[in-house]
Amino acid sequence: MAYNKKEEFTQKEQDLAAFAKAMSHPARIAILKVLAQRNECICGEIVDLLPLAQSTVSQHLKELKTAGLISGSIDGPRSCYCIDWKAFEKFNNEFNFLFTKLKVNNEKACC
Amino acid sequence: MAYNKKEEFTQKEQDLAAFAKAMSHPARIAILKVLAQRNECICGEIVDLLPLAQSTVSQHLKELKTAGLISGSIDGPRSCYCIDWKAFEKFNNEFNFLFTKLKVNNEKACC
DNA sequence: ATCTTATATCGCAAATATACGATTAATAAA
DNA sequence: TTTATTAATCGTATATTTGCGATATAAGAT
Repeated sequence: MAYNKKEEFTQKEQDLAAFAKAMSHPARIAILKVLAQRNECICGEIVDLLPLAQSTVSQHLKELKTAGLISGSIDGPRSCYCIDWKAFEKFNNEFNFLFTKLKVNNEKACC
Repeated sequence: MAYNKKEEFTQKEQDLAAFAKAMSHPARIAILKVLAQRNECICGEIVDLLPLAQSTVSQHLKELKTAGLISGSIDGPRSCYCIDWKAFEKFNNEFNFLFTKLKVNNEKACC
C-alpha cells in the first residue's frame, strides 16, 4: 500500500485489531487451544501437534508473545509457554463492550 | 509461502481464525463500531468517518460481508450495512469456550 | 571438551493484504 | 434522455505474512 494508515485510528481500535490479528491464523488458534488446555507447554510438544516446521511454529509463538497473548520462559534448554489470561480478559471486555452491550438498543436489523 | 497450510487445521480453528482475521484491521473495527452504534449505516457515511478512500472502505466492507460479520442490502443507489449479531454471538461462544471456560482448571500460571 | 537436544533467528520465495485512482454500473434527478 | 450521485470493481504498487531450510545459540549429557 502507498501508506500505512493504521496509525490514524484510535488506540483502542488499534489494540483490538492487534489482538484479533494475533488470533487470525488457525495455527495460532491451535497453539492457544493447546496452551489453554495444558496451562503450560514446551515448544517441542506444540511442534509435534502442528503440521508445520519447527521454525514456523517458533515464529507463530513469537507473534503471540509479542502481541501479549502468551508469555514464555526459558526452562533449561527448552522454552515453556502459557496463556496470559489477563490479556484475554481485557480483550473479552473490550469486545463485549463494543459488540454485545450496544446490541440491546438495536434489535431490529434493517438488512 | 511455499504452501498454504491453513486447510490442515480443524474447521473450528479455521472459522475462529477467519472471524478474528475479519476484525484484524483498525479500519474494520471502526466500521463495526459505527454499525454497532447505529444499527444501520449507509456506505457513504462510513467513508466520511474514516481516513480512507472510498474504494478502500468498500473493500473493507466486502471483507466483513464475506466473512459474515455484517450484511448489506442495496437501498436505491446506496448500500445499507448492518452487523450480523448472530455471527458475533457464535464467535463469542466459541471464544469463551476455548479461552475462558478452561481457565477455571488452570489458575496457576507457570511463566 | 565434545556431542546432543531444543529453540530461536536469518534469509529467501511465494502468497496475501492494504491502499489508491480510474473505471464501471446502477439508480435518481433534471 | 442526459446528468449527477453512490458504490462496486479493476488494475497496480507496495507492504506484510507465511513457510521452510539453514544456521546460530545455549544448556545438558557424555
